[in-house]
Amino acid sequence: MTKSEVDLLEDGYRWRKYGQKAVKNSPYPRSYYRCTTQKCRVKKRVERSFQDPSMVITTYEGQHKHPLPTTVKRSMLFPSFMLRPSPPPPRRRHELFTQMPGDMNNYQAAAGADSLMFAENFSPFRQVPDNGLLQDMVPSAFLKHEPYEQ
DNA sequence: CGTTTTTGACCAGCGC
DNA sequence: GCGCTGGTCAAAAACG
Repeated sequence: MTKSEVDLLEDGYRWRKYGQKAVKNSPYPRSYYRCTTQKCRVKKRVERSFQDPSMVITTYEGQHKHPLPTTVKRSMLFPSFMLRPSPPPPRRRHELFTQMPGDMNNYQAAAGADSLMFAENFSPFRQVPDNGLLQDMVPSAFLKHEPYEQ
C-alpha cells in the first residue's frame, strides 16, 4: 500500500495496461498492468482505497528477473510481431497458449550478471539521501524470496 | 508508423 | 443451472 495521488507509481519498470474493472466496494476502478519486458510475466494490480483517495493499493504478482528499463525504450528491444500476434480467426483465445511451459514460478534464465548493474547506476524514483543505500531502490522482490501470493 | 491505452466482450470461479 | 464477480483478451483508438 502506498500513499500517492496518482495511480502511476513509477517503480522503474515498464508496464502496459491490459484491463480495467470497477470494483464493487470502491467507486474507483482497478487497473491491471503487466510488465512489458519480454520474458517477464509480472503482473500488477492498482486499486484505490475507498476512503482515502490519496491511497493506492498496488499489488505485485511475481518477481522481475531482468534489469530495470528506467529510460530504455522497449520499442526497439522486441519487434512488435513478437508481442502482438495478429489474430485473424475470430475464435481463438488463450487456449493456444495454455500449452506453454509452466515455468511461471522458476524462471531464472533471463537474469544475467549484467542485470544488477542497472540498479547501481540508476536511482530513478527513490531519492537516496546521500550515497550508498542504493539497495533501497531495489524492489523487495530482488532481495526477498517470497512467493507473493494473496 | 509503432506502441500503449481504451473499452466492451469474454471466461472461469464461486454462491445461490 | 443461473447470475454475479473478478480477471483477461483483443480490436480500435489514441498517443509519440
